[in-house]
Amino acid sequence: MPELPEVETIRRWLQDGRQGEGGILGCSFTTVEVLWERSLAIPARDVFQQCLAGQTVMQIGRRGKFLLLELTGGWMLFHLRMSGDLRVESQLEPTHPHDRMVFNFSDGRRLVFNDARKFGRVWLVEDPLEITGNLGPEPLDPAFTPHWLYDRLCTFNRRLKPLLLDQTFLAGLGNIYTDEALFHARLHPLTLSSMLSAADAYGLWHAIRQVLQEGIDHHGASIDWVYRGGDFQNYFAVYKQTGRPCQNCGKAIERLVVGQRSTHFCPYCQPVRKK
DNA sequence: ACGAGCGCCTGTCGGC
DNA sequence: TGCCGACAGGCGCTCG
Repeated sequence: MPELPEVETIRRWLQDGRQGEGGILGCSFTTVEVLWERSLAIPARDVFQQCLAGQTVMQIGRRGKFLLLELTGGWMLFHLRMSGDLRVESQLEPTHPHDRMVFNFSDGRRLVFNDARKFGRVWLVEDPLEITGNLGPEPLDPAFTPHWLYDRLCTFNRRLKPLLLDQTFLAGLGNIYTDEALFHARLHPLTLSSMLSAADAYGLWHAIRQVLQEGIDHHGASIDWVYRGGDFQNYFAVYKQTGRPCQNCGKAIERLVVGQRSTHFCPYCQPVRKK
């Protein structure tokens, strides 16, 4: 579900807090409840609960769509997948439907992992690279350059949409931001990566960073019942805009299915590139 | 190398 | 009203 901007938004409020509520830096775990067994990837439940007790949250990071909590001895990783969410609240609050894990803190608050569709996962590991080691670069990192992108696009002969969704190619893009980035770069989602010119690659590089930064600036997108306060959904150019006029040319936005994913684009502004 | 299909899950929405 | 299929922000797996 959440893509890079949504995960980054959650990371920031876990770190800094929001609406007068403090973040969770420096908080120590007392007990942990695992309400849905399969939400826990590794280790086994009893080891997980024993290891976490007494540990303190030192740093909160993000790698692609993974949320990383650095603890006194180890790392806890969250992947929210389609419907996962995290909230911080008093232990006196009533629990919600679909709460899958509850992490109680010694200060009377708790961190709750809620996940209706049960696709999300939690890991407790010594080294986060065990889980995130095969991810591609961070799109907002200086190491992600137009030259790197052009080089890698030429290496493959894949359709742009599935390639950009491939987390080992680039970490953090999901269905929404991929469609938005391709629109702003004026590239058709079915264009083969090896067909792009250096100028195309530069435009794509810029569009990817722009849509992700705008998403973060808007605190992510809130869709359907997964509401986190972000409002980037009001600024979608193509995602879920099928039939509505393109903001550039006025022609109707179209939808097609690529790699079993809903894909939205302007057929006029995003022609397939041929060499 | 690459892509299609499927499994994992629950909830919502539109059509009949 | 009730049922039923399509669809949903993701990803790992097998198979061809």
